[in-house]
Amino acid sequence: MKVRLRFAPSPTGGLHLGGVRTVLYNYLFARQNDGDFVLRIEDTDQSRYVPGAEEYIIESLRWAGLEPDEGPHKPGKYGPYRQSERKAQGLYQKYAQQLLDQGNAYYAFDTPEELETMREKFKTAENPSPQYNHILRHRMRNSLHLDQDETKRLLEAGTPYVIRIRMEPGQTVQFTDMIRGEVTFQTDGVDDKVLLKADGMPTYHLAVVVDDFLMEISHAFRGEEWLPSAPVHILLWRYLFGEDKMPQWAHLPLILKPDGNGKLSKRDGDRLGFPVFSMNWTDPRTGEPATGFRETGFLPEAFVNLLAMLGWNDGTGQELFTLDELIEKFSMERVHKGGAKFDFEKAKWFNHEWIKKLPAAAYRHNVAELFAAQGIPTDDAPGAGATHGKFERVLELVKERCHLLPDFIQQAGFFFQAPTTIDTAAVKPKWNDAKNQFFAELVRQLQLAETWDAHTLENNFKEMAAAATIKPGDLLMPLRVMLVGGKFGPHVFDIVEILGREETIHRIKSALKLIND
RNA sequence: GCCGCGUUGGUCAAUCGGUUAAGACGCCUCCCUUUCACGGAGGAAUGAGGGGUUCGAUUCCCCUACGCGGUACCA
Repeated sequence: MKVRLRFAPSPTGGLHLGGVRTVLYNYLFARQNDGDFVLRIEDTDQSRYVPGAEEYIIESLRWAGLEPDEGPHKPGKYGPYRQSERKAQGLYQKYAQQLLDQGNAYYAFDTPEELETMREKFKTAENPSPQYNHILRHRMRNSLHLDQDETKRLLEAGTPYVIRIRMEPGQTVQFTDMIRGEVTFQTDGVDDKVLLKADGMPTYHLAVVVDDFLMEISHAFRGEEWLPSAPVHILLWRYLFGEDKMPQWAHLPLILKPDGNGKLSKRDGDRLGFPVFSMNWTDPRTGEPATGFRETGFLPEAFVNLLAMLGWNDGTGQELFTLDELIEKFSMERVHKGGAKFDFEKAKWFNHEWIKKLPAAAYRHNVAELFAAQGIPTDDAPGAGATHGKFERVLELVKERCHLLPDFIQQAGFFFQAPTTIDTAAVKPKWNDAKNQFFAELVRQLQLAETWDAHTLENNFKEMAAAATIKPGDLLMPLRVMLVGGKFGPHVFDIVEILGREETIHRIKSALKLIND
């Protein structure tokens, strides 16, 4: 049987990094086993529909390099890939009816208000959240309690109803989780979950089982928050298709907030100053913005790499992996059971490593866009074939000091635009007439220099310093500040070389004016 | 409350009964570097608690504690 996995998000907003990691593990397992990776949109809750969210998810996966083989944007033979469209074909209704016929499900006519009343009425200190289950269902308005004629009358009168699973008490439901091993539940503790809502839409519980069956899903990986409802899904498989056809389950550990405990949420990111979503996302209804890893300046290679390591490792201590290496080495057996706290510092370290590792050509267009947004001119025109242009050379020169893509603005911007302010405070205290004369002489020498490369430029500079009996060290920092505006940047003479004669002289002259002011 | 799942340094984590309990991030010290960074050397820092099983438990079992997840006509 072919290996087929699916990622089934609900299009309700930005894609959380935990979601991307679920995608990643799905993707890796599928690729590793020559299987298919399917994107299925779980839009069964019309009240939560958010325009643009589906496109956002698809774009996020594209950016991360985790492209599905099938999905709403890439129809295959198991379509449609949106549950709202599948519902329109009557797919779920049919199976709900089968459950009804078999006695595994029943009609329930309780209104939301009645349910609320029930919960209030039976709430005790012992049991703060009463369930609609084998104990209480006979006190509610459903086809198990009402007599046949009454049920028939209500149905014919068009009374709104839901279909609930009939949980048989006293049973043990067991399954093998790929990560956790044997997991056991007693049906007594599971309530009669709604399978088909009053609007005719299936709930997740029915939809996931029916769709996994119809789409021939062989392995179902999902977040740990789904573990408590696993018995419902297993029973549904048993009633509908047979447990032998059921996919293998794996419940992934959660990604936790860095401080304290609990699931990492967008709120935590806002509070602590780091992204939680894959890309920027603005809620179309509230207008509330959220930043993404992409826009924060993460490379997709780094994003995928750091996500992979949040809950898995290959046991060798290796931490840097390409997607291909991950496909080769990933194994569900080595996925952890416990959740991992997200550490943004470590995330930045991964990105730094990837910025260093990849040739600047891999991300120069992204950086060029950042520069353009700052109004800094570069020689990097999109589509320009200048692979060894100044821009790329500069990026190579400074990349080891950039953790995030926007760091290039500070580290490389001065190569293309003279600093607007100069840190004169860094040189003024030790400034004197001898230095003034030295730099005046330096300008003259630079004008005459026959060769313009970092090495000879540096040697000449040092000879001049010796002649002027000034320690080179006392001259290097002023030169640096004149050229870049502050105490940062790569080796000074690499800067001089790239800046060129005209620009170097120009910057020294104008800086001299400011310093002597 | 009930059900389920977890628990090795501040964080990510290796170990599949016997180790001086790896490695990485971060932090600190030093070297390199006449800035920063990279690179290199070193340092501080870990098995929640209690019972078993065993010649021997971080590792296997039980209990407790703690944490998390679920307990919706949301996924």
